[in-house]
Amino acid sequence: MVPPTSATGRRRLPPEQRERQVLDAAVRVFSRIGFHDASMDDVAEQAGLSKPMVYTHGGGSKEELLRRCIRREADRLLTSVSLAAGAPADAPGDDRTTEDRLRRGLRAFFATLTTHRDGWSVLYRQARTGTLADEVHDARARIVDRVAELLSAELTGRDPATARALATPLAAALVGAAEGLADWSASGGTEDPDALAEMLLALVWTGLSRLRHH
Amino acid sequence: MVPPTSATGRRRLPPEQRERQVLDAAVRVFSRIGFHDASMDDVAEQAGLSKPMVYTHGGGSKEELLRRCIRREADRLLTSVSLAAGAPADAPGDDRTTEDRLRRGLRAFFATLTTHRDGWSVLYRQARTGTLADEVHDARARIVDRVAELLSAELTGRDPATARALATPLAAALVGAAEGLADWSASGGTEDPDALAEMLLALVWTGLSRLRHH
Amino acid sequence: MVPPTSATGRRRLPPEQRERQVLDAAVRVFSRIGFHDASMDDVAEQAGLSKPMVYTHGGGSKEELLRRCIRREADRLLTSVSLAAGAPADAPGDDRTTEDRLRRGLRAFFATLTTHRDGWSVLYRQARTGTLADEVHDARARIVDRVAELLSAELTGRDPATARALATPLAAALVGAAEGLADWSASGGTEDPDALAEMLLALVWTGLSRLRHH
Amino acid sequence: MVPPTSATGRRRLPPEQRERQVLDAAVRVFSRIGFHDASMDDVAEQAGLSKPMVYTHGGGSKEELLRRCIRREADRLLTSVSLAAGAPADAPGDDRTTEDRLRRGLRAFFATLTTHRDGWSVLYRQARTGTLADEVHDARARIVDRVAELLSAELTGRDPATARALATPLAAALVGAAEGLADWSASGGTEDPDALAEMLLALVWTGLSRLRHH
DNA sequence: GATGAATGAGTTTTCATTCAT
DNA sequence: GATGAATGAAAACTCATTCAT
Repeated sequence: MVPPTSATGRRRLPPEQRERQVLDAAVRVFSRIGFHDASMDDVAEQAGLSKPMVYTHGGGSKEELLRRCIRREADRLLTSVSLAAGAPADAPGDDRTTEDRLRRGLRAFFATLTTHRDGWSVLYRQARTGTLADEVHDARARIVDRVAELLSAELTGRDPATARALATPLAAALVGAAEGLADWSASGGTEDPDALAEMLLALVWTGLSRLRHH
Repeated sequence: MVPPTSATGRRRLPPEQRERQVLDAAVRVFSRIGFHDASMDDVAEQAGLSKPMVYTHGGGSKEELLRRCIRREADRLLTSVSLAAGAPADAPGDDRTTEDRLRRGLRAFFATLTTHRDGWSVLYRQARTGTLADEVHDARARIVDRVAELLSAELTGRDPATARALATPLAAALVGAAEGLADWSASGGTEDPDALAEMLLALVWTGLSRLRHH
Repeated sequence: MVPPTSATGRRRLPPEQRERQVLDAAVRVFSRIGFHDASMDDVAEQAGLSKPMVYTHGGGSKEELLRRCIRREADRLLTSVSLAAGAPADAPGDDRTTEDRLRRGLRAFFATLTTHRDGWSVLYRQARTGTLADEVHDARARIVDRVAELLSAELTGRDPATARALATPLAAALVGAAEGLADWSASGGTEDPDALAEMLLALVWTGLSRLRHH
Repeated sequence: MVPPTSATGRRRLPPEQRERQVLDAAVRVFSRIGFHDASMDDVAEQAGLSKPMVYTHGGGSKEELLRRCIRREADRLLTSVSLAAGAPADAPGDDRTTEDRLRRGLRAFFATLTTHRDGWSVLYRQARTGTLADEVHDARARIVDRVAELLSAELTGRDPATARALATPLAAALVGAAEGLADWSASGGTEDPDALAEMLLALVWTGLSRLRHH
């Protein structure tokens, strides 16, 4: 019943699978060799496909291929964090504390980084100059924004406008700190997402709480 | 005494000045156009030199040139932070608190970023994958180490080994947070180094203090 | 009796119609985009067929497809001119003068060019170097030969061998002149075939007549 | 005294010679293989140079290279014909008849074609579709214009405006006829420029003269 | 018979790097 | 020591052509 080609994994796949195949290979190659140093041949070889397939299913150009990689990985990370932290607006029955939300969000963050190290590398370690800088910048900004939203909830002692204005740099610092920890984790530190999350919380939570009351 | 070329400002400079001239141009060009998109012609033109001169005084290859740029800028940053924070070992007469040292260090960090934006860009925004990943990684590690040293002094409630083991990820997080803030600063946030330093201290200082006593 | 595909207008046409469909599309596309710049996809799209169909009914290769285009268009032109000029051998009851034959031939020539501009373009404006040069050369030679035959009849004052030897370059010149006029016509000159024919006759007829008697 | 490399003909030539070297090779290759079928490697090999040299001295792209070829060859042909036919305006002491001017012009035309067959091929046999169509068209238009100018002088029986309006298509036809003859010449006919010129004059001169008086 | 999907082979173009002067 | 001129090597991208369905 299964077509005989399923064995080789080559011919006649539905487009979505092909695109995924191509993006997976691209993320991996770009992460390992670096976007500029990697050639489309490298990507094709990693995907087990011919170069034209990479072009057909990868957006038509190397740059567009990277763009799609960045978007996919950023979406993955953002979705993971958002789901774990809970709905942005405090739903009626949702009585979790901000600390708890933050904890869960950070755990998801570190868990995703650990699971998809290549994707993270594409997001954070590629050249942030040139045409693609904006793409990376936007992807990171979306994450920072989501975190800022979370932090705003904690800064209730202040008026909303001030809270938000303060939340953004704090979120930027927090995300940066998470990245720094992730780097340390990748260089030999623990890979346990929970431990990493606790470490970061221990560092910043008191400070955040204090900022509530000015 | 003055070399005869002072008239044109060009010919027959001592090698060190030549190297500086080349590195300055390279940092600028790499920062603006990006390492991979920039050509050696671009560097030569920016330096006002011929290409062979760039090769002679820039290390002999494009990659080595970038390596030297990274090292110089990392040194600049590390030196600046170190000087501001004070001697690593508590000198007898030095009774400044750790908080004060950290504050001064952070101010120097943000001040240097602001003053030498191109250098910072070369350090943090260039490809951190590929052949040069190690170089960047090492440069950042040196900074993280220096900060860890600083933090160790605060974790006096613990035995030295534990203190140091704890200090490294905290330092990684702290440096990451500083980078995140710097990004935010570059994207429209305040550029005042003191304000940035205070913001970061407010976020982490209480947490750090608490970690002292377990 | 009507093939069942008349409903869609597509499927299951007799091979000849398919070939015509393919050649029509090819002539159009090659003429507009140029043989080399046009892709087989372009031809297939213009024909409303899939690419394999173009290969099946178009001769199996792009080059052969062009060859067939050239042949068909050359035949069309030659047939049109021949029919208008009359039977090559002076048929008994045919007492039209050579001038009249030439006039009718030229009118047919210009009329065909105007009506089938794409075909003419394929014949005269495509690369006349490379592998296909011979094909174009042959196609033109056939036309020149037919004209030479016509002119021979006028050079009756000379012995047949001389007449024919003289007729060929004259025919070549005449055909070239017609092409030159056609170019002018296409670039803004009149498109009236009769006017173009008269213009050309006015230019060359006296000369041709004179050549009759040495 | 002569630099030792003059023996190989390779290194350190002045730019003009290099450009000529490149154009010569390009004209030859484009003429023989055809513009589209020829690769830049072919041109480089023919020139005995590396490909980058072809790009440096050939305008930076294949298309620009062809453009320059076309321009050079068109200039060569136009200059040759113009010089032979004499100054366009009848200079006071210039009492040559129009027929004489035309004869000399045609001789020069055929002589140049014969001498620079490759250049002629590039001018007349390359694809006249695509981006380069205009370039070829313009080159030919300049020649047709020059001939029209010549013919205008003969149509003195008519008012100047009419004369010029009539002269252009006649010139187009005449140039076309010359090209047709040249084709015939290249396919086995005589290569004697004088003979070719006389043949063409015999064909058209009476007609031209008659057009003078309506 | 008809086609969507797949690829091998090639082309233009760009640089990092090095001589000959 | 300094440079203009030269090149080897590679990389993105395209397309005629053919299977597997």
